[in-house]
Amino acid sequence: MPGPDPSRRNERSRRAVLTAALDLLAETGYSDLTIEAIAARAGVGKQTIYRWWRGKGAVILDALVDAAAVAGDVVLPDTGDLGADLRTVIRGTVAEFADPRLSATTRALTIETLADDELAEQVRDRLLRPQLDAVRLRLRAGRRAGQVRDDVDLDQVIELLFGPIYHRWLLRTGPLTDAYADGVVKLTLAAIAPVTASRQ
Amino acid sequence: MPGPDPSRRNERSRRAVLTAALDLLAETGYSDLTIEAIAARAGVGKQTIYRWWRGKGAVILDALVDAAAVAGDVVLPDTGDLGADLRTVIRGTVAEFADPRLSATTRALTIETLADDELAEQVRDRLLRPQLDAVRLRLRAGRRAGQVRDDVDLDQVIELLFGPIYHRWLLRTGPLTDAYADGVVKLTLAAIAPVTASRQ
Amino acid sequence: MPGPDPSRRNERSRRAVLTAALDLLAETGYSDLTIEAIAARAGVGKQTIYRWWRGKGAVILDALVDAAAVAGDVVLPDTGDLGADLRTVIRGTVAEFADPRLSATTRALTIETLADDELAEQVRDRLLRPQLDAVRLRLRAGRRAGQVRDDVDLDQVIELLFGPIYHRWLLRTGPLTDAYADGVVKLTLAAIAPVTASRQ
Amino acid sequence: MPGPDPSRRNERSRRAVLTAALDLLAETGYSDLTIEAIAARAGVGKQTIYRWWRGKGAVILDALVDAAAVAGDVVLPDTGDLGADLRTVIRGTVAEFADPRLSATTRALTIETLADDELAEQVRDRLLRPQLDAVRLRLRAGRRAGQVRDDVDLDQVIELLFGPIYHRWLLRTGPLTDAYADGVVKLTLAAIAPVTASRQ
DNA sequence: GATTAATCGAGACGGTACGTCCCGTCTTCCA
DNA sequence: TGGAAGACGGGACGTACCGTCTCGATTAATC
Repeated sequence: MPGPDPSRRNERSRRAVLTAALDLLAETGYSDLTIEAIAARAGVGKQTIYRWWRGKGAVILDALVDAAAVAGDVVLPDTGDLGADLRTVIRGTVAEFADPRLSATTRALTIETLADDELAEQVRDRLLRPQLDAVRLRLRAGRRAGQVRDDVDLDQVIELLFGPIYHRWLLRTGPLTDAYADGVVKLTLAAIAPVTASRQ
Repeated sequence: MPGPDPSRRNERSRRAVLTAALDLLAETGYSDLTIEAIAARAGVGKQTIYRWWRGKGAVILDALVDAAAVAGDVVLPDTGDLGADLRTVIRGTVAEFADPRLSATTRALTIETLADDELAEQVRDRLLRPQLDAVRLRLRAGRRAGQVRDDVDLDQVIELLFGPIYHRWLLRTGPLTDAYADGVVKLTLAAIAPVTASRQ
Repeated sequence: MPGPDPSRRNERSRRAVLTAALDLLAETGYSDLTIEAIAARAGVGKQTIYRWWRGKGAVILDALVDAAAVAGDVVLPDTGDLGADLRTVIRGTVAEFADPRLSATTRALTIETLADDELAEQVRDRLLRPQLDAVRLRLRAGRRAGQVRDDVDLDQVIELLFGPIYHRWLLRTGPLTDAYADGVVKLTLAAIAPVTASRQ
Repeated sequence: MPGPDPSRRNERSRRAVLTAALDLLAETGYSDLTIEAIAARAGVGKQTIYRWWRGKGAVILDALVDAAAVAGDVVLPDTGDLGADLRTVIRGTVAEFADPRLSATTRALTIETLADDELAEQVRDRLLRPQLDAVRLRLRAGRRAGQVRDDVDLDQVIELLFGPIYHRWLLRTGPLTDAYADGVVKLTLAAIAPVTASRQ
């Protein structure tokens, strides 16, 4: 038998674990977060966690995905003004990284991600993909509207938008503010604007 | 008394610890890198490590800074062609992140960094600053040569260059190749080029 | 929760620890007897020791009590000759203290005992009580036979028999030989004999 | 050169160490008494202690001998009544063992003594000998006065007096009171009295 | 009084064991 | 059989002291 039978899984335990994980993460920070503590808080045996998750990271990921699912789908506005729409989403992302509370969980997952390729993949696909996809969609619409050059790779543009934020967040090289978000968008727009409209 | 007297520090022990840390990191990876192992390999008491460093991260940082110091100062070429010069340095950075070997140490430090503000500060200032400064210097020269618009913040440009690499490295969203490096540089140049020369 | 559940205790581990403790004590002496060494020798985690014993002394005590239990109950001979019977048991005790091997464990326990009231209590009650009780029983029989004065406290007599041995053992004031044992018994008999039979 | 030059020894440091040792012993008990703590309290380098003493036990011994020397020589009264005189000294000894304060130091030294033959020798000869000798002297006088049988070994009598106290002190088998002291003396006297005077 | 050598306070050093924490597995007993 | 509970072997943690060694800065005896 390759693994446990998911159909017999106790939903109550699953929820208790995810809730406990999120609570502890907020309370004590990632480094003080142990499987043992999660199990104790959740009133669950350790084995129950090891049976259904690969480790700490997998639990947190599930907890976050679960929370995100509750929050609903990511949809980018399309006001016709690409710059304005991007500013909206980038400001949101920057705010998220700036918020110590939200940032703590990101930080936590990022740590696990660094040492676990499979987890990295899941974080990317299950947690971040929706937002990245939404941005790509908006960029595509912008391209159709002639606001983006034909020769740029949209995925690269996405990295141009989000990369600097990660960089600044990791290295603490400066404040994560709305003004900063706007600057990033402005530069990105400059990078992708058609020649005849290079100043926005 | 705030702490030990640095003037009485044993240089031989310091070197042994840094060397052992680097060796173990290369040999066995980050997860097998324990203070205990470093002490044993270095032939040093654990207390000697705890006396002079705040933890594993601080040891690795010192080891890397030390190694970098031996390697010498970072100087960017200035061939007059800003794009070519940036491609050189960005290709190097991308290669570093792509190399599992070199990347392991970065990975290790980043993990520590995520949970330790003081360490993050030191990594930024002692390890990365030289390269970032060198790039900023080259950009300034480019600006004087009319290759960079006056209204762009050079620090933001730096993040535009390095941020995407971090992003792709963390999320494994694509390969880290020379072609990718060139793409990043190309987009960045487009973002900062004066209006009348917005195509490279 | 006050402590661990004894019903779930692993008997194999318990035995391994006690055996290892006894072996190490015999092999390397008390100073080389560390919890760490016992754990290693027993193939047991340190926590398993700390879970069930309060420290080194408690482990040794248990080991000795266990060994004594295997050896069986202490019964003093009753040949009718009180002096002869006491000489037998006191010679045995003296020999035990004289033997560096057996004495090492006594020494070890005594050290622990000196700094730990609870342990002292247990050593007295679980390890020594049987012998002391056996002697008291024999003395009581002697009293019924008119060989012991009615006004003497038998517990004090016991101390009169064993006390000098402890004294000599602690202060190394003289050899611990059969002749010495006989001398102690002789004096003690003189102290407790009825008036009309004060010479042995 | 076999050792340090005693003529150059710093008397101030010697006194500081002995005082600190005694103070710490009273404050924290023997097991918490470390060379490091003594050195710190005395304002003395550790090496200064290791230079002049063999270890913790030697320091304490010196401290106690030093204190005893201040107290002056031990002289037993000779009122002509051997029993009364012995009761005086044994009551004093019992009181000393009963006093947690004084007993702590005895306890401490006894521990060291158990693992260190050389120290045991010194404790016996420098610290206890005076009292034992005084008792032996009084017993000899008693013998001349016809209160002690000729065939008893006076050293054995001494052990008969002090042994039970050690025994009771080590094993906590009963209270250490004046009444107990008197009982010990009474039994001892019975053991050594000439036949015609076996009841005191 | 100057010289010189040992002692001094201080504390860094290589070690060892401590007792705690948590890992991931295993065992027991309950529902 | 899944789950709660938690004992288990293992191993790193960071701390406390051990006894030795290395530093200037006093001393104290000798010149």
